[in-house]
Amino acid sequence: MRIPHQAEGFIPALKVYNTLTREKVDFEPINPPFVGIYLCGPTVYNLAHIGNARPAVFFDVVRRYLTYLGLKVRFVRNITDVGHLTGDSDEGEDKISKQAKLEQIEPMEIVNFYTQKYHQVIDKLNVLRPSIEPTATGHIVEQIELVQKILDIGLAYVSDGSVYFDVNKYRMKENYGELSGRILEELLETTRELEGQKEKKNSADFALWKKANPEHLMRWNSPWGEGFPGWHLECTAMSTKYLGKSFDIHGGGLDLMFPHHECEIAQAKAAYGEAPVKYWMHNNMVTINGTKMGKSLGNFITIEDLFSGKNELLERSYSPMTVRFFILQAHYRSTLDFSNDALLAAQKAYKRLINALMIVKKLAYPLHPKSEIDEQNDEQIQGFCDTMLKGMQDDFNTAIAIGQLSNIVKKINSFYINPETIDTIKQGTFERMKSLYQTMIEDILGLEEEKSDNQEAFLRALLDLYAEAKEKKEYATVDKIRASFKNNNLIIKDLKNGVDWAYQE
RNA sequence: GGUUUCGUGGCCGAGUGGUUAGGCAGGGCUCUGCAAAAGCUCCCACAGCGGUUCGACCCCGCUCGAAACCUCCA
Repeated sequence: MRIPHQAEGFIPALKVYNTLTREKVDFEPINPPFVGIYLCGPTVYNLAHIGNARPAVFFDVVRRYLTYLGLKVRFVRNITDVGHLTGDSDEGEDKISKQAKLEQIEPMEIVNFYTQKYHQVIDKLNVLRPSIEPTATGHIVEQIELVQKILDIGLAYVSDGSVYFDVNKYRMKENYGELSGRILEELLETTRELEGQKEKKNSADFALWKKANPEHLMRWNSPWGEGFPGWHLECTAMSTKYLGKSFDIHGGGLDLMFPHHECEIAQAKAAYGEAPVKYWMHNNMVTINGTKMGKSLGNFITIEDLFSGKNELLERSYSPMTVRFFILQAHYRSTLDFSNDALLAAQKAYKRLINALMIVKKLAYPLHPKSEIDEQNDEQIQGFCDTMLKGMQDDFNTAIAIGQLSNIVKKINSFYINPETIDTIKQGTFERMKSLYQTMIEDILGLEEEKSDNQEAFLRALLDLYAEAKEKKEYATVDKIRASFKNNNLIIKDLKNGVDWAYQE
């Protein structure tokens, strides 16, 4: 994919790192101009944490960038509201059911509650809503059909009301482990004793459909009795339904590579005989003091915590755009280490970028340029723009892009201070810089101005001046302030015990 | 134990076989009633040891160190 309308500079084709082949390759959509992206979404039984924010934000940028390139993107991000097993001691219990019992409410209530919570914080991060946001519970029929299909083909077997994928049989034709690089023999040696192991032919087999225990809250009828879908099934069923048997990009966290995505490939190849995904993209983990953040490790910070500052690991609160900027400042395949210092630095850098954004919108090239062109400066600015786009073309390197934006900020500020020097660069260069700066920040990186919400404080300060002027009988000032309030449809009220403001009725 | 990744300046974080990443912090200068902002500028690097090369932070090997995955997890 090439950049549209970029006459200046040579910008190479878009490259993406494909986890499947472990190399950067040219991105060529299967059916241009259409692109299908499937991203593993949240399991809605808990509040979203920083680790959930990273894929949401990064793949949002992927989507925005591909759209910028002129592609028509269908972006699917699922909501997992059933199915995934809980940790070791829970003996195959459904996460959401477990949480429901804990909170003594309907599972669906949990699901709705946390889905809304998820939307709230993700919206604040300015992540565009997916084109389609399917839920696992809404696709039980499709999942049962998929299980049946794999059974019919003979790559699964029924055992005591559950259905398992026959990894050994699949392996005779396909390469189980092609994505994660796992070797089955090694897996067998290291696989731990888990519940349900006895029912399996082979410890590496995984459940497509799981029989529900009597106390299990979420359950559906199926040809194999009451139960619930296996842990990896929903993504295969829903991605196939909405993006087809073979689609362009499947994204998710690195930790989902095995077993989740490996199993998705196996399920899809078993059922349809073709590879489901052309480009697998995995974002790296967020760490805290060099250690992975995990639900089970108890060191996780929710996104809400970040916004409110209410977490003992946080020295203060950080705005949504600060968090978004922080995430994009690192390349998605690097681990991102969290710290207060890093967040604070990100906040300052973000504000600097936004200040320049407000400035650049007001800058204009003179109608009658009279200065001599400063070729060196002109070339430098073109170079920043080129490098920025090259960075994005090179596996979505947002870190490079942001670095170049910072370089452009200096130029913008210089032109702001000395507007008469704007015509020392060519008009084309100026317009390119201006439009690319805005497009990159707002449309591609999805960063937006965060208006301060303390207008009350501003009004108070003005009212103080008003009262002071009145005291001194400086009525010219008094009238001026009153007029400016009035211009904004506000009125000043002189009260016996002070001044106040109100909306003009 | 197996698989994989990584080790960059006070902190965060890109990148490359020979040329400035960038941000934050710190020093200096300009501007300035004070302060801030902004501009200019300086400082601080590529874990260690070998090898390949005219030349390596970047390639290869070893050592040390860290992390992730192998089990639900973004």
